[in-house]
Amino acid sequence: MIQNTARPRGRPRSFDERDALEKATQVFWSKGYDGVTIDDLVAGMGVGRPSLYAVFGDKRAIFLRVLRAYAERKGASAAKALLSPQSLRDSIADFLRYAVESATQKRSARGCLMVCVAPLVNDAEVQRFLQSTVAGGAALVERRFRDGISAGDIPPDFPVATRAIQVTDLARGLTMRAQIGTPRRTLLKEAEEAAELVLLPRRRASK
Amino acid sequence: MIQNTARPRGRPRSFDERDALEKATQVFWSKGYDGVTIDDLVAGMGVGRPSLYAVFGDKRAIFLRVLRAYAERKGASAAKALLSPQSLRDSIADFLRYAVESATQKRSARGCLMVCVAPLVNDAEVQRFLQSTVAGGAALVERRFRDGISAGDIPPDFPVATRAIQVTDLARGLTMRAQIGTPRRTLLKEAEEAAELVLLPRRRASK
DNA sequence: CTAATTTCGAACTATTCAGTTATATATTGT
DNA sequence: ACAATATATAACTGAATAGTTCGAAATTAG
Repeated sequence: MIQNTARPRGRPRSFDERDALEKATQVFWSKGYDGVTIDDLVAGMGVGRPSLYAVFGDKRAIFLRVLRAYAERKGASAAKALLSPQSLRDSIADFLRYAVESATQKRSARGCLMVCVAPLVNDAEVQRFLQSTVAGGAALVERRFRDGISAGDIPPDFPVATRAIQVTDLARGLTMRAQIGTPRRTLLKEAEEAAELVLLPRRRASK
Repeated sequence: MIQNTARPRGRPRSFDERDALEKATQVFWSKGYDGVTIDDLVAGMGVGRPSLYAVFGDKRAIFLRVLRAYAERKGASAAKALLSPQSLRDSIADFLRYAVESATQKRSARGCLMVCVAPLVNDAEVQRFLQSTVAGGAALVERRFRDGISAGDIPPDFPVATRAIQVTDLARGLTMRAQIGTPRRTLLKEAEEAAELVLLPRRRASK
């Protein structure tokens, strides 16, 4: 019962669709969007040109699929870091540390597809997708802050929405500096300092 | 005495070098680096192809000149916002507001050359330049914080270096969201909230 | 084994682009 | 006016690129 869908009729494909998309991610990551040619994708994905067009479409379509798959993976990891059972402070610090770690792991592909590559793509659909992803990230952090209020880790008047946006902005700042070569160790330290910053209680209304 | 340098010999140029570079800035800003062709620059700068190569060099050379001029202008504006005589809080808020305003002024060229375009350029010299610019920005903010300590606006143990980096990271986060279309009004509000955040006093060592 | 179906590999086409060259034009110096 | 110099205009060249076409290869259905 391992193949409930009968094998299709003609010659079988010589590539795996998911695997090819994964490889395409690396290609876009290391060369940017405009810098990638179809030949780069053909070489990097291990898919012949005609098959590539037939199965995936043109460069823009491939990039959109890559971006969606990437966002899903990254979002899941971020959610895991954020929502696993631990102190609020560790959650936020993990979230920021994860951003740094994933942005510094490969020398040939620093940064983040969604932070460093996609914003430059001049395409309405890509832009819409980014907006919703950015909003989704902030919403996730905000939820964690609210749980923190329930647990008594932060005061009930903690500005959850504002601080959530600030967390994601700080993450983007760290990611961008990862891209231009700031070393991981430095950024990890700063990630912890950022977590400390956003957990500071609001200033008491004085004067 | 308006031309102490005698007019050069041959046919006079039909373009102004500074002006052409300014136009080139717009071209790179709106199309990214890889997205720009020499023809784009010829059209946008109002300089014929051979003159363009003779006077400015190739695309990379033009971009480097554009980037340096842009960084100088922007750095001067940022320094002005930051170091003009006003309260520390207004200084930091102005710095962040300026980042937002300059990143949202043109529909066709949102974001910032140094935040949104240059990091993607795969070039060692560009990267070095960015690193020094990033460091310079943080140093400027740090200096302002130190002045704030002298003036008694913030406590002497205020972590000036850490907070300075955080200010610039937040500015980059705001700029990036400007690029993907977050409205100016929203970002200006968040700039003020960010200024408030980074001025919060350090948590008293408890526990 | 044969026909039908799907993919693969390689070559092809039209376009775009970077950088150069050739010729015409505008200006200074004498 | 004429030589010398520097820029402008337009056309050229070779390379890279996107997308397509066509025959060969691999597989299933009967």
